Amino acid sequence: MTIKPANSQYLRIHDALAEDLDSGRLQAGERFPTERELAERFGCTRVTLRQALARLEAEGAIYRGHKRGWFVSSAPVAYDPSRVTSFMEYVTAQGREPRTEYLLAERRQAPAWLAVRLQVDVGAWVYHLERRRWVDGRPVLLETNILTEQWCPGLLDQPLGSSLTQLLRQRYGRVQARSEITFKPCVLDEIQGQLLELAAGSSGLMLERLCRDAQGTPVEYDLEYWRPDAVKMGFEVGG
Amino acid sequence: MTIKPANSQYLRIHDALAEDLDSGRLQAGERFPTERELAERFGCTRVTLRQALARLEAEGAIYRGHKRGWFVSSAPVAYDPSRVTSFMEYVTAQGREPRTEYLLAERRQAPAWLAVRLQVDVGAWVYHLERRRWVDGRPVLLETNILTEQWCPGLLDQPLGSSLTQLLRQRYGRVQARSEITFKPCVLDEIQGQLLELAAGSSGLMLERLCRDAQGTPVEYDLEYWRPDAVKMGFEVGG
DNA sequence: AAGTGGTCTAGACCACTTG
DNA sequence: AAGTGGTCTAGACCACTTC
Repeated sequence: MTIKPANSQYLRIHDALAEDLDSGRLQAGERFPTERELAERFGCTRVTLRQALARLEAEGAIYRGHKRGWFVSSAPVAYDPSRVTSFMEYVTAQGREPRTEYLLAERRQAPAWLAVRLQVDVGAWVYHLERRRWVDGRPVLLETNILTEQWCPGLLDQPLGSSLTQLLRQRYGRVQARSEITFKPCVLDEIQGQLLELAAGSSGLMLERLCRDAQGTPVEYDLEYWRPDAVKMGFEVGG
Repeated sequence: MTIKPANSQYLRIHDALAEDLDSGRLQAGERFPTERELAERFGCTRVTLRQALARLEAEGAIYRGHKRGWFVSSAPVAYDPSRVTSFMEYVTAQGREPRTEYLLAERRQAPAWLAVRLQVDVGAWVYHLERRRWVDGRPVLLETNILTEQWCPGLLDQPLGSSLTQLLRQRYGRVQARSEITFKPCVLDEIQGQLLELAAGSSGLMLERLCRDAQGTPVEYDLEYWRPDAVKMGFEVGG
């Protein structure tokens, strides 16, 4: 088993651009030159140039705005999915500016796939919330929260402007006891891409969470889609 | 904000192939027809065909063997990074067949970046282990374990054939108390690609772990590179 | 030896964003 | 209105795998 040198043109272009990023010649948030311009600079076709860009994108160094060009990624936000602190809290704590936007807040009946997870009957009432969350003026996260009505009756009559975590704690005295989390890389579809200002087909990070109360009864099911360049997932175990 | 229909040719090809996979017309582990064959079937060029394949790959549905073609992914192994059970144990528990291969087992001096993490002096002695791990005859994980000599003196004189977790527990009476874990999508380089039988530049999942003893002293630093299609990461919180 | 995937060229058209 | 990224064509050569 020998390792080949691997010296393709697109890798050399990739490395050259990566060095521009490392050296700070290209700043976070800054727009790249156009593809045609870069292709000319490196003396290659756009196809080859885009191979190099795709690799930088996969590494999280750059991202694309749909039909708007390529941009330099900024520092990721640290996120600990095991904590119950709210998005607003932990983003602020890192000196960044969070914003939350409600896309949807409805009372719905649970379809089969959800009923299985929440251990309720098909058709049971649940609250379905969809939010888009921002850091420093850029959308980074699509979050869906589905809560059983029994857990927080009349939720939609409450003011949803502030933190959901706080609302549950203060108005309902509700604190989650345990949760199961899984995650995996995913591909963002057209809608998700538009909401996160990414090209459809970009890769993302999907996180699924099932929360239980003190008795072990499932009370909330969450689904999160993150911009992969915007977050650094980490958590602590034991203690 | 309106959502476009997005009806490009490569997406239609992607969907057609995805249906072949879902329906079971293509079985796990099976090799795809050649790119030229598929391109002819769909009446497109190889460039377009490869766009569709790249998307299926990003979704984890298929993977490529370097210069050997495209293959159907098989069911992922569930992995809980917060548990201290060994690879051999949890893979076996899922009815799959694990195998571990040592790539390297050395006594080394800590370079600066590692000394910072392990809170030791630069040049302090550590044990550096590199292993490749398999499930059902396919390589799925590259694992690096770096342990301080103080934590397990004479480690390399022990039989490394069986589980490292067990060895530490039984021979040294060592159990890790806390650990900090971070992970992110990554791009596999040439060497990693070859070892995991993937094309260089494929995406992977990187996991970093810093383990501490009961006093909070760092004792082990791990780095894991997973085939993204081979693993389903998940863990439990609270309790 | 034949065929494969990996890489690359030199164009092209379109829908969309930007000025 | 001009320019951009997104998509696509129709070829090509090479190193490698497979037979």
